[in-house]
Amino acid sequence: MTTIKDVAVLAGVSFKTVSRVINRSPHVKEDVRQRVLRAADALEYRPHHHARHMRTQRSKVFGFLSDDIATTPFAGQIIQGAQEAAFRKEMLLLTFNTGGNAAVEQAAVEMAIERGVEGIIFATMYHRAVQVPKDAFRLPLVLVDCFSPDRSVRSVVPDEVSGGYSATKLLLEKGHRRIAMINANQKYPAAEGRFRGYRDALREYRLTIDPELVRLGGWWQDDGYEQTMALLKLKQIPTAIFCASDRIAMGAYDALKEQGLKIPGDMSVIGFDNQELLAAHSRPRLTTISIPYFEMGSWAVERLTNTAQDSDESPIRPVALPCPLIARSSVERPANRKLRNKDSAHIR
Amino acid sequence: MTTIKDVAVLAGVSFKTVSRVINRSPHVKEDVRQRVLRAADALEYRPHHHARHMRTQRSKVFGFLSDDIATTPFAGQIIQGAQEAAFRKEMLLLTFNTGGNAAVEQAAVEMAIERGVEGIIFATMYHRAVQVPKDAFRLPLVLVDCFSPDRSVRSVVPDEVSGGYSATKLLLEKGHRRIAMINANQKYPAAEGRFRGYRDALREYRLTIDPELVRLGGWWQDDGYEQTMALLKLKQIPTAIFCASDRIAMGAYDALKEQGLKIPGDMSVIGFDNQELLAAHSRPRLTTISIPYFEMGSWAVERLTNTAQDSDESPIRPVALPCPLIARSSVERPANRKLRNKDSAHIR
DNA sequence: CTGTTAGCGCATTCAT
DNA sequence: ATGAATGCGCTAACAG
Repeated sequence: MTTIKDVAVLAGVSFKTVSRVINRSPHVKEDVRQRVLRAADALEYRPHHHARHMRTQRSKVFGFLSDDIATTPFAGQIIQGAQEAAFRKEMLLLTFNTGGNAAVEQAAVEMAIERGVEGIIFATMYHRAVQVPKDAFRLPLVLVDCFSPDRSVRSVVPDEVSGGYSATKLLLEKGHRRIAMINANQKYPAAEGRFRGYRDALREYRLTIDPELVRLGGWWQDDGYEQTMALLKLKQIPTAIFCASDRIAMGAYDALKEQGLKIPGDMSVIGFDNQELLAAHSRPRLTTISIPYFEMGSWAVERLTNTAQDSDESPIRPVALPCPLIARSSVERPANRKLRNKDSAHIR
Repeated sequence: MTTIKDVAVLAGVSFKTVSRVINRSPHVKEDVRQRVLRAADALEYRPHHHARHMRTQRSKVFGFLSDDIATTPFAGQIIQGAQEAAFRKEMLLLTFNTGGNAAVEQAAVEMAIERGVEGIIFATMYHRAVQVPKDAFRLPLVLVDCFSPDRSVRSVVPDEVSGGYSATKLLLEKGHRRIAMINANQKYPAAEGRFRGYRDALREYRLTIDPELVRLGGWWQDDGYEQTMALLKLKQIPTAIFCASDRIAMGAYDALKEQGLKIPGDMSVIGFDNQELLAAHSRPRLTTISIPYFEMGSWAVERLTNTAQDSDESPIRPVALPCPLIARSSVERPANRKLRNKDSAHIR
């Protein structure tokens, strides 16, 4: 291990001068500075960050706790967003995967604090309410893709409502009037918000919601398949389906194709999530709504590095980041206007 | 910030005694120990890890560099495996996402070293050769899902060959004899290894490879679709397809269904990767080969915490971890034996 | 069993 | 503009 003292000896100055050079103090003569720099280079000197931390009380590290990064493809984007934002500020991320286990979460927070992290980012893999380990409150804290029920913690979430609104609005603008929504159980903030967006858009067009057209179930392909099948048995089938997830949309694809319907010719489909693996590689490519995971990650870091913004407002409202529309090939104007009328063709 | 000195004052002992208690030294009287513990508890004392690190020279942190964790659903599993293994040893992971950029990689290694990491894990998101940033060699180093071309670094990779072998063998055991393989370009170690497994299994059954049945392309759904279509135009179509990725298999599904073929009734399909999102939720569920990402992650940490195993062997052979078969519903014995003969039904 | 002294690598006084 | 002393919180040696 080579220290500033070694560099000082080689450069023929006191070790304090080396310290000044390292910390870019302006009070060092240029030639001395060069000499020190060359010595440091020759010795492959690296500052010892922990020693520095002891003096400055700044560890330049954030703790990043997530409940489950393995089973979901989303997590990585949050981490990457946070990571890149941190890197720009010369900060690092200490990551913890808690598996949603409260005891592990508590232990993780303690380990993070022992390491002197300057703040904690707590991220979940789907939008939900969380119970934050109490020790975490001792530090600057930001929640990502989740919120505390009592609104006592700063948090950033996707704007589900405007996402649902954009999706439905697109369908409306294309000329669809009979639009189904396959949603998950409304106990999820995501499902609830996306539905409100759907409702708002329909209202704007002075359309009433047909309860037959709103299907509730789970988030997965199977749910999409089943609900689409049910939709196709209706007397008057819709011309477009807004699916609350890309997975649901994939199930809808299967059902539609199986019944010989063309997408988007016979039925337009729009998803939600913009899961690369599904949406960007399906036949046809799925038009969908993107969730700003990356942006939420970087927002969290920005917010943590900028405590100046902190105020005493209470309760703290979660910040909702926009969910942009990703236009691909599964939405088109309704082909046969007859289909929208009461003498529509029955399937099967 | 409360230190051991504060605790010492409250407990009425010297601060060194507190240090002993914290470090579980056996040379402390029980009642004193209790007193110290209670004082520490009352003060919510937390050891300052970096201060400790300065004395012990042990940071209890590993650096985890990965090229791209956002765009792939696999990464998380490696991190989680590494993370959990580290946690068990009271170690933490400092994660870096380099985007595959060499300059960033270099910077990340330097930052990790400055933080005194005790070792570096370098993971890639698909099996390939890598150029390791040279400073990384200064520390214990393990490569995950990649290897250095000159075999100078310890590494762990999936056993692609045995994976390809298991997949093909399953098909063979079910009675298939005309088995196609849709593979990616053989410049990828994964593609090359999986093909060798395919070849080995066929050889074992004294079957020769029909070049018509081996299709090369990319890893994606579109590739699977195209190649399957080509396969279906053959005079003698196969009864089963081994796809080098689940994504390819999904494309094959689309093509097969579009042509009115039932899976697995008319055609058995087996994938590779075991991507939850695809394989576990397709219709029918996809039988596939799992890649031991989680295991590779924990293996890396185990290896790093156990330098005793280090020897001077050179070159170092990458350790290949097994790829288990995940049986689901897309493989069956061939229904119509006639299909395997030369007067097979032509599609279209 | 317990306390004292020293020093890890660095930065912050305060000198010069 | 540069240097000497001091201490961040902790543990390793050595005393007692």
